[in-house]
Amino acid sequence: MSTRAKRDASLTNYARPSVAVDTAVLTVRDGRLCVGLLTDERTRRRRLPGTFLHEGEVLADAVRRSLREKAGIRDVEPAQLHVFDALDRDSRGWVLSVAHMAVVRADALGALDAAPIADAVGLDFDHDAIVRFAVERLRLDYDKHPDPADLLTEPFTIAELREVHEAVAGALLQPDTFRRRVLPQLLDTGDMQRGGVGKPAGLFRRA
Amino acid sequence: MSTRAKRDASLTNYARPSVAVDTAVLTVRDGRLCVGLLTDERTRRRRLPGTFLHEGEVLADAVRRSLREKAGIRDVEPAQLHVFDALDRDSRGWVLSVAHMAVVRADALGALDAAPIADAVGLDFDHDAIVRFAVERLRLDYDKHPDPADLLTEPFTIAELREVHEAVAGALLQPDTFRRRVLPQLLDTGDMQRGGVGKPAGLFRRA
DNA sequence: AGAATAGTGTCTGTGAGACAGTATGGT
DNA sequence: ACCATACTGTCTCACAGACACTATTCT
Repeated sequence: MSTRAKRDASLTNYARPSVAVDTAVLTVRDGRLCVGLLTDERTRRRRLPGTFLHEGEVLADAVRRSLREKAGIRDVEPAQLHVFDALDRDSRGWVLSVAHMAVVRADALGALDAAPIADAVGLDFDHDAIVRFAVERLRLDYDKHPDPADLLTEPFTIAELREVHEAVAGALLQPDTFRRRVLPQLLDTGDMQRGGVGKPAGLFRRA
Repeated sequence: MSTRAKRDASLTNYARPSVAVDTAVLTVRDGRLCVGLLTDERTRRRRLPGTFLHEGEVLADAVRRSLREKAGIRDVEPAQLHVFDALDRDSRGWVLSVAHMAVVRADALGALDAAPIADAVGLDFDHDAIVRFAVERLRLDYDKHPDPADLLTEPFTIAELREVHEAVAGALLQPDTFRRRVLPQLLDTGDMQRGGVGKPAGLFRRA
């Protein structure tokens, strides 16, 4: 028996939990931060999209597969949040869930129902906690960078950027303070937005 | 067949990776931030203490068990950092590693060898990355709170607290600025440290 | 001209950073 | 008296927050 085969055999002694991924898909719709939910036809209970990890698959790919198959969502960059490991979290057995977050534009939620963050409570499993983790992470991200999740199409105005930040933060922001804070982190295209009412706004890109 | 049994059976269809925990045990020794390492007798390679998750065990308990059995360390509060899931990260097979951090006082490292952070490179598996995650997390923690990991015995002076922060940050801090920053987060005991040279320092507790 | 929105001038408060001074113990 | 350490006064700088003002377009 080769050393490699011996080592492989030694691993079989260890218990193997099922490993799942569950993903809070966040977006901004109508000025509000929303999360994408699935509703079970039988139980009417709401939950986040998820799946079991397949053999030879990394977590981020399992997240992408679950979003593609269950909601038709493509081209996301999942971010890992936390492992939920309570022994009784899934009545089907011993299942670890690796919570993830993904951020998409409002028109890319696919088959998921958008629920404003405040309404996304009472979800199945420990999915309420996953949503809280995701929102906290997204707020930290947007505190540091202008648009880390690419929610805006370039070029954009500072007012458009501010509306995204207001949705993420769940609060109104001072236009002048916000402008001064993000301006050093943006590239000025020199172009102006045309066609609207009022003074035309400058158009910017991510730095 | 009961619904419960049906569901249990359905879980058996899914691949189950082995799940391990690996823990960066951090401490401050001689004014430097150190991590506790094990050295493999055969290969002389250094690594973090870890173990495989046992059936019916939660991750934090697996971390506690591994530290108790491999190093004699007790009474730690593990913090979860990240799941490492590269398919080729462990030559023995498909193993997910849930990286953790634990912080202990300098005299509580047990059988682990303390290596200053800067020297803890070239470790086995992806343990270099785990150390980086742990150091980053600890620095964020100490930026926000005076002594979140209980490294000091109460009561303590502000100079003692500053020395811990300097070790964690890996940089010298201005005594006056540091004092003013942490003072509102501490409880003044009213007592003074006696016996040393110079003006006696005030003694404080965590708020 | 007036409405609407973009952008700026400026004041205030807060807090980090730094330097120099004062305070209070030991030897 | 002197040293060592603790603590404070104070200046500067940067930046958030807020208010009022100016600027530029469309109708």
